[in-house]
Amino acid sequence: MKNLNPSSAFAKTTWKNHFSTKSNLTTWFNKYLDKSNVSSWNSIIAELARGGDSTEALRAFYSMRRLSLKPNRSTFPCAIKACSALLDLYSGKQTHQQALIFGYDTDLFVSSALIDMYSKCGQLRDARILFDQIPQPNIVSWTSMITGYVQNNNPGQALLLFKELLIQESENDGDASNEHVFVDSVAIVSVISACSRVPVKGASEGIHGMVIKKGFDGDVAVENTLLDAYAKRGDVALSRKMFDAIVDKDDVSWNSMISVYAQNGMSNEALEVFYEMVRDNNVSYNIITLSSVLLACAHSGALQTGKCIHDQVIKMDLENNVIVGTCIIDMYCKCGRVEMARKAFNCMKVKNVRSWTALISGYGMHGRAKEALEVFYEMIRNGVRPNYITFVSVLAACSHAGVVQEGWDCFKAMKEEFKVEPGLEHYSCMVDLLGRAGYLNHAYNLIKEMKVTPDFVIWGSLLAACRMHKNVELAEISAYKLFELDSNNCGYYVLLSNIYADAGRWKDVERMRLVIKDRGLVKSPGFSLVELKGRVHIFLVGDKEHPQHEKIYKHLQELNVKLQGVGYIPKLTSAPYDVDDEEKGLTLRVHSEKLAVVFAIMHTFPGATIHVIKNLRICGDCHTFINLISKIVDREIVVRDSKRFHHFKDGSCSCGDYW
DNA sequence: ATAGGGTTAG
Repeated sequence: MKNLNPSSAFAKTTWKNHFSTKSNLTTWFNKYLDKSNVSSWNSIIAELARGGDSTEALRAFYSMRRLSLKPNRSTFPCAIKACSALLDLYSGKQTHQQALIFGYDTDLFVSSALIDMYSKCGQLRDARILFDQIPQPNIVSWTSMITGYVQNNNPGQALLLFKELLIQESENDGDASNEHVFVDSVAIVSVISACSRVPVKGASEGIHGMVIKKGFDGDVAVENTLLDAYAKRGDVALSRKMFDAIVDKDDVSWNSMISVYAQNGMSNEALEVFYEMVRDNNVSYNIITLSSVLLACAHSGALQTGKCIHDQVIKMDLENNVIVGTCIIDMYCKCGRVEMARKAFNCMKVKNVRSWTALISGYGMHGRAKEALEVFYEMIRNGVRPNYITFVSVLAACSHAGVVQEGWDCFKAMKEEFKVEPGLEHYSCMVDLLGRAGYLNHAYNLIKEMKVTPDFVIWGSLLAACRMHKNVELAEISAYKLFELDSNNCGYYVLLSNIYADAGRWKDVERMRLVIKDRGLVKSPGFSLVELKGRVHIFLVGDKEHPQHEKIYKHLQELNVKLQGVGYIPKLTSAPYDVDDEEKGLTLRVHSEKLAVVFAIMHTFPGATIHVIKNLRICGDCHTFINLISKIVDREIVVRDSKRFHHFKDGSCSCGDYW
């Protein structure tokens, strides 16, 4: 990736991202147009609905009705569309009623709009009843219904309906008269989207074949959907290939590619495409782009870039959008700045359950259970109903801080008061909370009570807790479950081996070592990230690839000497047994977080806070090392590991050594 | 003057 200064990348293009301020058409109308003219009202309603101001469109429709003007066949589709956009089922039903009264409910335009409205509002059955009542549905009717199934998580049914459509089409005999339906590019887009959501191998390839056969492969929306479909199947490389092949890329193409990278954790690639998009003179980025970029920043801990995006959101006057606002909260939390997140949260005019949840989750990952719970209670007092994910965040907060009683109370309240059925994530939080606090049998009993089959996360939490509390018996039970569930994961064998070692059972240690060796299992390599001047640097365990690695090791050595002066003893490994032992040889494989921290010390001003992201959990030795470093170099060091944040300051860590 | 599709958050 090019070494771009994100703020300068923006400076050039700010001007072209002006969002047209919504002129208040109703005011304009009140002044200049003839209120008794239905056509004038129709234009107004259509213009507002198309411009995305559905509230105003609906208001205009109601004003028109108050004047006792008769709406016609052009009025209803727009009014219904506005209800659909607002997910306003109540107004939708009322408008449907009016359409019935005026005899327009069988109109193809009106019925398509109604099918769309009912399915967007989650009333798929009503949508289907309407569809079945249409004597001769056209391609728009079919597509509305197919899309309804896709958007209500029933892609299988969508594909079945598409098959019916194809049969219908094949009976046309090539006669292109009005009564005949032909699959068009809009229908194809909907069907590709269905294919990408259905768990059938080769579904996307199948539809891609049809796209080419029917000649839709030059349509940019079709291409964009295929790009997304391949990414959903997990083939990001193919997705990129599709992207590169689009000649007439539009903003959605760019947004899709950025989103694909962001959602697959490829943050640098996401930013690279974004900067390229910024430089492209034919497209402009929008709120969707910025949301995806913020996600990439959150993922890689790119705080400086994230702040630039936040500035950009403000400049573009988009900070009142609830989605981008939630992205900003999440970005600050995941970049270690939970206070900034709180500030952004407080400024939000519109908050929804996901905004609240983002903040709760943020406090939780920083080990601040008290604040997480306070926000949770405040949310309930505000009448916002917590959902499945909210409770995952609340329970995770409790587990990170070891807050057993409140955690248990919330778990109970979730089931009994809020009627949220506990899922795998909730159980893994509870097992972790109870297990680490020493209530191993309670944790085990909870697992046995589960209605869903416990997964590797749950058994893994129990196994880790068993190590902490030296319970070999329960450790063996958990480990053997894990070997069944995920037999190639080296970590479980290492953990069990360490538990045996703690108990002095050396024969068992040797047995585990042999299993690892015989199966050729390897640990997933650790890596850490540090952002410097808008660029994210990656460090691998024992890194010799980074251009500055020699300087970094030299500086690390100097720091080690200083630390040894205050009593630090570098450990070869923090565990009694480590698979790396055999490959250790002459040089120690330095963990990536040490390299990242040293690199950051070398390249930032004295006193500046250091942020590091690590893909695995931080080990005991690195924890001690960074703790002491924070005192010696007088720096605040923030480390996000795979589980949570550690804020090191003046020789102590926010986790209280409980992690 | 009217209907259906592709990209965004916890």
